[in-house]
Amino acid sequence: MTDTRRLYQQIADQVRQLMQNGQYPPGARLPAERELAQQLGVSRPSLREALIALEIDGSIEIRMGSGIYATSPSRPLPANRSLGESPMELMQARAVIEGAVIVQAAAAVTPEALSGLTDILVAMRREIDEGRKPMEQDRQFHLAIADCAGNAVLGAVVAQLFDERHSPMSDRMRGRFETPETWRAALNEHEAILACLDARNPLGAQAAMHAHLTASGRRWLES
Amino acid sequence: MTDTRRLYQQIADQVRQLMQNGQYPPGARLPAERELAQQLGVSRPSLREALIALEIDGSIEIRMGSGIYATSPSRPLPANRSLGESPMELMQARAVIEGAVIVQAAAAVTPEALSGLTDILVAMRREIDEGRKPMEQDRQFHLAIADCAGNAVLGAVVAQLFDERHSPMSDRMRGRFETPETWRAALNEHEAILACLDARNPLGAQAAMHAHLTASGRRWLES
DNA sequence: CATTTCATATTGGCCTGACCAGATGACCGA
DNA sequence: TCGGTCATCTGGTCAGGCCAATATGAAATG
Repeated sequence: MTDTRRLYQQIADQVRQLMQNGQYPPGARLPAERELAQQLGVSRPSLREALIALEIDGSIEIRMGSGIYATSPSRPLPANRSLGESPMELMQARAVIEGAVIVQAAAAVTPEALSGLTDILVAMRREIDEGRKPMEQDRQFHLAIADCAGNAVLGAVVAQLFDERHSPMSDRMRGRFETPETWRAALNEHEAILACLDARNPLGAQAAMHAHLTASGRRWLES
Repeated sequence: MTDTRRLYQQIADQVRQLMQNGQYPPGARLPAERELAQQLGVSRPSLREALIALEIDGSIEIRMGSGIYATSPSRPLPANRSLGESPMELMQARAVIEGAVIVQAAAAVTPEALSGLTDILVAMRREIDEGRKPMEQDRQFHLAIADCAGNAVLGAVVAQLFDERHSPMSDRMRGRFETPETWRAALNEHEAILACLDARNPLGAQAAMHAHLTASGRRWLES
């Protein structure tokens, strides 16, 4: 049956399949625009429209002068699920909720959990050093702390708020791209949080989480 | 400062602002591509890239041969979203989150808000006296407190957790129906919360909310 | 031999102009 | 008054061009 979808949607699916079947694993560079358009038998403007769709859904990263890079397969976006319109209120809500959650976590954290958090930060540092964006480790860190609280519902709420902050749509439409410097700052803040958890200091951990989310909000909203 | 974002992102924001400031309300047809491109001083391919982004995020609907139509900014929440399976964890999560939220609310509550909360409890008592279940007033009470915190995202999370606790499925699967006695107990607990808010006592309000949610969890889970 | 600098090639970004296909509205004839 | 036809408007896709950023390699210098 004829595919009645927009051409850019068809091209985007074709490119997604190239990445998902291993031809271009995460981190790999795709062929240049002109070559890819030729391979797929479409025009360059049509390919560019597809690449925009893929950029928005987080499947690729485009670097001018360098190329198009496959990224980790993104989680399917909840269909326009939104907890609110205000990014500032989102960050404030995260501060209130994750600040309360970390107090629970600090009371219940185990040596195994601390070790796991350390591993996440080691992996985060490695990603930054290699010039990549440690988006997954950032998420893991916040969720691992919520897991320490021993409550799956709290974990789900924290994940939901994190994903709201970090949806591909939210990041790219705001045009704010994290840099290695901002990731290093985030890593430092994560290490301060871990130090307080390690010291069994719930109020210190809460203050460090508040400081981290305040700074994160500033990095997100200010250009 | 120069806008370093992609041109399509800038154009998409401009179009979004046209729709949000009432110039093109939901359902209205936007100018044709060629005219819009001319108005915004960009090329048609660049405008089309922006329109793709807007189409993906649901802000517009494109009909070939007919035009570009503004849509409602957000679609309804997906039904039956669940944060987790454990009712005990749900109640604990509510205690953590609503306990943190009420501290914010206590710091910001106004005489008008206190009066509104009183009205809700008056209506709640009337419903109980007439043998009905004050489900709506219960919900209003929790959400009104969250509203006092002045953060729509917190309000959305509190609403979500409340609805999770009180979903028809949740009530029926547990076979637990509230009685006038349990509703009177809930009303007394609500009044204790309001008294602490009235006295500008954040920690007292938090403790009263914890007590209320603990008791509510017991009423819900124990047969 | 290592480092730095510069030129060139490759890359994405944005544009102009053209043609194709679907939808809509006006007009004409029955 | 209604149905059909045609012109015009709309979006869809394409070819080709030029600009700017980045990467790479060669040559020069220390």
